[in-house]
Amino acid sequence: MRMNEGVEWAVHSCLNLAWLGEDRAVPAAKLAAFYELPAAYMNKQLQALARAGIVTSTSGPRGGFRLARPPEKITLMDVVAAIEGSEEAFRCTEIRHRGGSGSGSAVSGRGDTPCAIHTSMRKAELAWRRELASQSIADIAATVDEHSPAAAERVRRWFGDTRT
Amino acid sequence: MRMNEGVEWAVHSCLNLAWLGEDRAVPAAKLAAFYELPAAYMNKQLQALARAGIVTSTSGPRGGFRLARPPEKITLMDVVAAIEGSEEAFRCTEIRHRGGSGSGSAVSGRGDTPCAIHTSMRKAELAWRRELASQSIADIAATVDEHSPAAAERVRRWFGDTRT
DNA sequence: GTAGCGGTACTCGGATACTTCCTGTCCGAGTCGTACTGG
DNA sequence: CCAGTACGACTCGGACAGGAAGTATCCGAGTACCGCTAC
Repeated sequence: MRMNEGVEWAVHSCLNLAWLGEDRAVPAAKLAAFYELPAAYMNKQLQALARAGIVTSTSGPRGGFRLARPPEKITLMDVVAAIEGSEEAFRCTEIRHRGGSGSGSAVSGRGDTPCAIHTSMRKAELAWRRELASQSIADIAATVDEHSPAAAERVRRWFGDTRT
Repeated sequence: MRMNEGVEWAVHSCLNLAWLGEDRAVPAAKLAAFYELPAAYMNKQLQALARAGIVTSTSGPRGGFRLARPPEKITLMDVVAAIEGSEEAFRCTEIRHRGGSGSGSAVSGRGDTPCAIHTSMRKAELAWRRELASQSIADIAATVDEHSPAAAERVRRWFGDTRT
């Protein structure tokens, strides 16, 4: 069960966009260059964020991406859902209703009762989602500022530079 | 982020093994036939459970798999870890240390400070793991017995039958 | 000098290859039960 | 009748294909800026 690598890129980019403010747009190529990542693939991740309404995109010169709303309103759950999709990791295929097991193997006598395994898995996954939803981009930015106060300024300086 | 389908099979099989008791071994082919699943692939999942010490395997006639310990001692976390592996879903590749970002982009000034994103992701994942670890096979079996008391007996009857 | 216009460069967005992992299958090694043979 | 032995069948275990999803890339559509030209 591996999470897409793009999630890491997306969260980092959201942090950078948060530090740069919402008054300027940053091209995908620049966000990628900051970490020496493939620009086209970074663009793909940002497109997913745009589709999810987390960032807004503008074309043409001086275009790029910027946060669609304040960092306090963007949770990790939002970003993960944008890249990974909203479906559950555990997919209950209802095998209990197949085969010689008749209609009741591990969980139910009739089709009505929910699959106990599915319920347990969902419970765990909800705990995960709840934890992700409780942390915003602003929270992470605050943590970083606390541990290394120069980080935000360093980002602003690097992106302020016109080279590459 | 999709979980392996084998997890569902493994948990269902653990439930069945729990109902059948630990005094008899059940072949992979029979566990698979119960749900009309491919026997060889089911065998693969059971092998993983065996490597993790959740079930024990015996070869030859009358052989098969049985639970290695009481269902109360087997958690969902154990099963998921056996099939999926123990590594985290979110893989921090430390992109913050690459590229023009120098050595401190989103998280740290030096290599010492932990990646804040990684920390947040891990926190969520730990919540997930904790929830999985809190539920045992016995718990699920109890839930099923509550909702459809006939399930256990039906399983015992089907597996007791020599056909297929 | 100013307004209008065309060209150019830049950006996103989706369509297209390549790699990795999950899914599914196959065959060989080992083991137990059984039947046969000999005493 | 009983013990020993050889055979056969059954099961796990790991090695081997096929397919879906993630990863990476490229090219076209659209847009804003800039310079030029005409008034």
